[in-house]
Amino acid sequence: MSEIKKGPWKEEEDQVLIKHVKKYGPRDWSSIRSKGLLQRTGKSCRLRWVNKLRPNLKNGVKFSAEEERTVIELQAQFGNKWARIATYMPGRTDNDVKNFWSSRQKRLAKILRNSVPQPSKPQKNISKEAPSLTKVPSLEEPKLNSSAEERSLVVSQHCSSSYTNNFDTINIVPLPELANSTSLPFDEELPPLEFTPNEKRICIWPQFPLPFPHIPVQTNFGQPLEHQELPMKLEDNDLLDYFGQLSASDIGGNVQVPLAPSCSSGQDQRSSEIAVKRELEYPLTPDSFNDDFPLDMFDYIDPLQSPAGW
DNA sequence: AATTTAGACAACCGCAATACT
DNA sequence: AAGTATTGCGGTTGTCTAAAT
Repeated sequence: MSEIKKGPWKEEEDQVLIKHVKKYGPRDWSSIRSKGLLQRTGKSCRLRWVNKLRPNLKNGVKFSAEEERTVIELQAQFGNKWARIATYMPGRTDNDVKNFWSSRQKRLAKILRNSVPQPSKPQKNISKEAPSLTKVPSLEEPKLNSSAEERSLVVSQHCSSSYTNNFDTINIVPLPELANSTSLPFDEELPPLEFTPNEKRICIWPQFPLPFPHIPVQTNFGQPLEHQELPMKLEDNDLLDYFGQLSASDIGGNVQVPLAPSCSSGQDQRSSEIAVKRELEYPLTPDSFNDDFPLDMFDYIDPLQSPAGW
């Protein structure tokens, strides 16, 4: 038996594969090798076809702002079901979506890392240290007043993603499970979100480990928000913009798409898909996540106390 | 100009589901 | 019904290239 070839595909191999698909359709992948046409596994052939050779693929085309918004919303809806998400995105494969999301997460992580003030340096300086997920920066508790900026800062330190639709007021849902964490372990599986359909609520959830300790959110009244909701006016567009979501000005007052449980099944799931599809038919203006973040976006965070002092 | 770094993309691997015998 | 093959999916790793140092 001849050796199985791996690695990048050559043009000649692509042509053989295309010819095979034209003749037999996109199936019988294993027969390509058994017939001696290619020294590739059936699996490899299928993958090549699905991801690169299939017609109508948007190869080499960057994700548009609209596509970005779609991925973000569908990911919030379905989780890492890339194949499913890809079905909503003509010309995109599950691999495309997966890679896009992965890059986005890395980018976010980097931005958030860089936003942590280094105690020994002026805050404008961006640390060049290798990121350490176990090292918790020395932070002091934020002093909050009623300004939207300060509230948004606290929120942004807790989250990498949010999902929202038509509303005037956001309810921040705190994460009690993480309340006592000083760092978030990489492998920790987070519990599923619970949504109440049609509820006007923004759900904020870390989708990758953040190099921040959990910071008890304080109201003006000095009460921790561990188990209460902080009503928040959506005048702070940036809050959502930073995380690739819709801003208040984009949302307007007429479109309402009910949120559905992220891990629902059966009819609930179908209705949530319908809801997403409906929204996609009447898209809201996206704020492209690719818009560069100002690197000093968190520079004016008040230093926070170290978790030991809490 | 050489080297390093980061981002984007391509491909592989393991596992699960499904189809086929 | 059981075993095997095929297909599909998601996570991970590898490769290439452009930008930064």
